[in-house]
Amino acid sequence: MVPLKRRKVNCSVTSDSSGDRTSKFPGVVIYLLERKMGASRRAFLTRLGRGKGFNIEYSLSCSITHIVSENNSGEEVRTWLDLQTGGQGREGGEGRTARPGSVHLLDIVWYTESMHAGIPVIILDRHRLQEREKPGLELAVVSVPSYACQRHTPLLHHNITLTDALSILAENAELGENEGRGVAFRRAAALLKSLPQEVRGAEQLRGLPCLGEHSLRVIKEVLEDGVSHEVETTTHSEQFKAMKCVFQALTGIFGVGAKTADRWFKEGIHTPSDLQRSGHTLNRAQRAGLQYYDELNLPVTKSEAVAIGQIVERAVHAVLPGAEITLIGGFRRYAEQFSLLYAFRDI
DNA sequence: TGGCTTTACG
DNA sequence: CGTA
DNA sequence: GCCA
Repeated sequence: MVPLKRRKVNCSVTSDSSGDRTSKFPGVVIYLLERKMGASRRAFLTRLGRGKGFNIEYSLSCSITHIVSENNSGEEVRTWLDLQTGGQGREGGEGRTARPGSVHLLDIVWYTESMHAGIPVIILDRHRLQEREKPGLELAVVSVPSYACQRHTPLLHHNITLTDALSILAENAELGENEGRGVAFRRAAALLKSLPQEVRGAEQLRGLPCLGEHSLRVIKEVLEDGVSHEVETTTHSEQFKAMKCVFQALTGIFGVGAKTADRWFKEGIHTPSDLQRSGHTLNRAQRAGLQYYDELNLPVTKSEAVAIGQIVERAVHAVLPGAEITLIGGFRRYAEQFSLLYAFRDI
């Protein structure tokens, strides 16, 4: 059962392991975990600590009392530690090489605070690496696939209030010609749409991609107060309301996109009627778009789709008798709105 | 600090 | 620059 | 704004 060769942690070294340095704090032997910290930062922090009289070891031994790490979870450090001690840490009993139970797994915060104080500060909960992120009870910490293409983005999801808030900020950024910001808020909203459940606390979202300081702040506010101050301000801003309204009206004209709408808005053209009066030179698509503005903004119903399909079918049969025409497309996009796609297959 | 989904076509 |  |  027990492997013959097992990596061992050297337990023979004790007081001499720190060389000539004298420790001002004999009960505290620190090991700085290089993983994710980096060698140069570790060296820097070691020099800093030793300069202040701390005993800092460079190799793992059973004399270590404090393991300090940066950007690692408790689980990660525990796994790493088990690997170093040949799995003995999981066996329990008195044979534990590194005595995991007695070693403090600490965050770099404890170290920096101790450096600042000049002595090892009392270990508080916030200094410890949490080995179990709130087991079972309380709030489940959600996780998402790292690739966006692996995530679902359903129309109906579990965090409508949050995505509504973020979408307002996205819209505002886009209207202010800040496309990048808009993309960021849209991505944050899309991530929330992919979650399998309703989010109850912003803590559940720690570490998720696309959610930075700003988005998390907004989410937190909405969860706690029902609204976000920034979102409320934006929603009721006259500037925002006007821009949104004009943008909608102008891009609603077939042949008019964001660029043209922005240009016209600056020229004082705010409605299709303004456009009519202005005598602007329009391209072919825009002329049609203006002429049939109302009709083109009506959804295409299924009965219309079917009717048009029949017309197409008759025309096709005149050329290719026996051809099979199938109406396909985005039938599930929105109620009573249809995309028209006709697939032709060789016969 | 740059880049932000991608392609095809009018 | 517009549509999809 | 978020990320590499």
